[in-house]
Amino acid sequence: MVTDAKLVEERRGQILRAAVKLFSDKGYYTTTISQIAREAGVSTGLIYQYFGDKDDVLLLSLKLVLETYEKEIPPRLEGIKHPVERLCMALWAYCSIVDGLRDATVLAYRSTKSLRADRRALVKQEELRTNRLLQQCLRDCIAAGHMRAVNEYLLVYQYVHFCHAWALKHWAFRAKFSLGRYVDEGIGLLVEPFLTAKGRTALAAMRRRTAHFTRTAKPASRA
Amino acid sequence: MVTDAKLVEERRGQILRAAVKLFSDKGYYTTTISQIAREAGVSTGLIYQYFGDKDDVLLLSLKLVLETYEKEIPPRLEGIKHPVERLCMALWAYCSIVDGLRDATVLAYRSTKSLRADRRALVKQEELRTNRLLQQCLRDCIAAGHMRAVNEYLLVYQYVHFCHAWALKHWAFRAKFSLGRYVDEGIGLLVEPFLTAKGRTALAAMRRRTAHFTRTAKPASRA
Amino acid sequence: MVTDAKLVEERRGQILRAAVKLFSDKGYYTTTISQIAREAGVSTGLIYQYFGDKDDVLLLSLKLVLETYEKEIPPRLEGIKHPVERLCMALWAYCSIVDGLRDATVLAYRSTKSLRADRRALVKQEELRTNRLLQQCLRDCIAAGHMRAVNEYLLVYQYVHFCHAWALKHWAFRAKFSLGRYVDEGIGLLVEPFLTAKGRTALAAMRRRTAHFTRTAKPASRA
Amino acid sequence: MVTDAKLVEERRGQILRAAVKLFSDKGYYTTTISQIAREAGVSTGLIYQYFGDKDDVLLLSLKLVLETYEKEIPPRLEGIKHPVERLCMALWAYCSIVDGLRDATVLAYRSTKSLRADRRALVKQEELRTNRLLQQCLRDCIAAGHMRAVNEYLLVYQYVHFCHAWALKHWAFRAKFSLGRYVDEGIGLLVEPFLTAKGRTALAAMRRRTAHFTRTAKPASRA
DNA sequence: AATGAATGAGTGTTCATTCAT
DNA sequence: TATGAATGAACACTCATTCAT
Repeated sequence: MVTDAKLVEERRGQILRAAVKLFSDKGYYTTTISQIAREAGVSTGLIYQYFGDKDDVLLLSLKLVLETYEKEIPPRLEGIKHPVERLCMALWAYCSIVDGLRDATVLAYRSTKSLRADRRALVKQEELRTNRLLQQCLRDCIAAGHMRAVNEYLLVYQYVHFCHAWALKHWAFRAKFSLGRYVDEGIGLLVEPFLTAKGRTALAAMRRRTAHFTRTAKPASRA
Repeated sequence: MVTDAKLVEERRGQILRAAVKLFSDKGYYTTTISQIAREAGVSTGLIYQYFGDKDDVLLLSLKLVLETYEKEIPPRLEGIKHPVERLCMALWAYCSIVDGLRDATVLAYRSTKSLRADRRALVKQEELRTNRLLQQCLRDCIAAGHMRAVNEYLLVYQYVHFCHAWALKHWAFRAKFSLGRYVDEGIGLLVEPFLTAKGRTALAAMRRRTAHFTRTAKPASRA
Repeated sequence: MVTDAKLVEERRGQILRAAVKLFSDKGYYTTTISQIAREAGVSTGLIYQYFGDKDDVLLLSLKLVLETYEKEIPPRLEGIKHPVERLCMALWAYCSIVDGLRDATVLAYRSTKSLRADRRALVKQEELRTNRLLQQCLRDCIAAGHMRAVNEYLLVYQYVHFCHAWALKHWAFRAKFSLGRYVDEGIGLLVEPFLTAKGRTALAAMRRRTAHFTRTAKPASRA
Repeated sequence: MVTDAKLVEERRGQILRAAVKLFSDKGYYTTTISQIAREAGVSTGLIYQYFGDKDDVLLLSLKLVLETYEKEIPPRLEGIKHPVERLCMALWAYCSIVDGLRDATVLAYRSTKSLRADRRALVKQEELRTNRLLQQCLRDCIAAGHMRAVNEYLLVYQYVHFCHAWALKHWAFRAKFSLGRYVDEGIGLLVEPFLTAKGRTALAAMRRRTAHFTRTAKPASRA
């Protein structure tokens, strides 16, 4: 095994980028180690110096995707103070990150069960962490009186689902909505109905400013 | 291959039941034909007399699941007149069918992409048919003035997602909700906010009668 | 097993005709029992009531072809007296029978070795019997002083080879010769050089009469 | 798959030698890949790193045999000037190469049709190339006035057939002739009759020198 | 006598993993 | 550290053969 920590980091990244791409395109079982090696520009043998086995490559691929969600949302919220605005921006950010990682998102959905049971648990942990970002935004809205009390737990799952759906059902949605429209409509269904009068005012103000997300659209960098 | 139509029906059912079970448990690629044969109590060769190849077994497994949705919802709505009640009952029926086919539902999510492209299209067709059942219920509510105008298309997808989520996130939900509670809360988030005064009255009346779905619960027969 | 002798004869013929056709087209190993059954219009099970196994079907297929040679040549020589003419006519008859059974002839060449060793011997016996027909014609020519002494044994093999070649190398010959021309040229190479003056006169006379086989051409009935 | 050209050459040779042996002994369809692997002393997987599929192994086996003919005849003619002598020596060389590759020759006859159509064409090309070697010898005899005009095309086929027959009918010939005698008699039947007076003198001279091929006999190395 | 559904051993082929270099 | 040739277990699929009806 390799000891130089920096090299490990670099090689793993190199291999994982190739793996995520291929796993996303063709699925876990139809992607071979040698295809990953070729895509990454290394030999098959090398992969086994940085990963335990193929299953391990998948685990770290999934973690890479989930970590991207977790890391890229907070920067997009920086500087935004109003809870309603933060919630909406979080949804927008999540959806646009999903849009940039569409195939990888589908991968996360499809392939978690391909992992060995113990490793699957790790991935679920990661998933929950992203959910908590949205949960906090939702809580802040309620705490500040912008939203009435709702089943937070379940609504957060609807939010997450809504964001993932953009990737999962892209074949159906792409004909109907732009990403901006999609988020806007989602807010209309999953945020607006629960807002108090105060919250609605804030949402309207924000909408006036941001032109309904259509202009701020910026594709997330592909993993 | 085999000509006797009745026998074909029987054997296909026998093999598909085994396939759905195993595919659901362990996924498409990790299930072998000989495991399916053993589970179904037949020889490996026999499977190829009733299916073209392994991919074909998956296709028909998925169709079997999707057809179950499509066939079992309408009977549950029979005799129910009020549009709001019909919508709620459809959600409840869908969720409880999903509950009975929990693994199979996860299978449908994970394995569609394992199909060859042309067969995948067939499965998507089937999916859309079930969606239309819910869509009609939703439209009737709006048309009868029980619900305000909403983005039907997107809300239906939220409904579908909500029902599937019971299977997909069962590991997380089971600790928090009974199925009845889950549906109840879902109605609170995805139906109630859009109801008009008239619609809310109807929902309240129904809730009083059905004790929030907890008593009418009846497990769907496993496929 | 079936006892009625007449039925056995009929069914065997029916199945063998199908087998020869398919074996000739596609070879022994790529032809399946169920294809033979379909072609013959019977069930797969029935074949095993009239043949021991697939190998047995091949044995009798080959015998059928070889017997056709053996049976169809003599009638074509009936009434012909002159030894040189008989020899030429035998070559002509053999070639035209081969022409009618072109695929089957190739089968006999290719598939003898597919037989189990003991059965192969039977087929070789059959082959020798046909050779003897030609051998006798050759001997008569020599005995009557129409041909000088030659290595009979080897020349007969050349004759046989020459006739089979029409089937084996048909892809090359068809562009160059009609069947009649082919036989004519063969006689020029393999008969004429060994004729005595007396024999040459007879050959010339025959050629004048028969217009070099071009007019008497009559396709052999396909097995 | 494998990149090192020298290794490819070596491994292919190693596998093909095993394949030719087994295909010759038992035929294409009854030889399994794993038998070839065992005979070659490699694993089954390795074969697929050097050949596309089993059919491809057969193709290259046949090419190997046919190329042996094509390569080994010319060196045996080196230094021989007289056209009649060259022709006889070519027949002798061809027959003795066939003798060394007896099983492989039978293989070439039996198994060409087992190839896929497009590959079969390649093999036929190769066959024609060898024929051309003999054709040239024959032409030179005629051009130099050692042989009268004959149907070159057909006579060449008789020559080829004659040489192959030593392998194909070895079971019958071995009891009657040594290889040398066989060639001698063949020359008597297929060369001598067409020689002019001049040509006959040359043949007689050669025969006196070479003692009818019996002493120069040297077995070709088995592939 | 005839059927054809059922069997299961056997085959070609793939691919994760190892290891000598 | 990196390579890629080599391995061999595992799988999808076929088909000769059997046997209950």
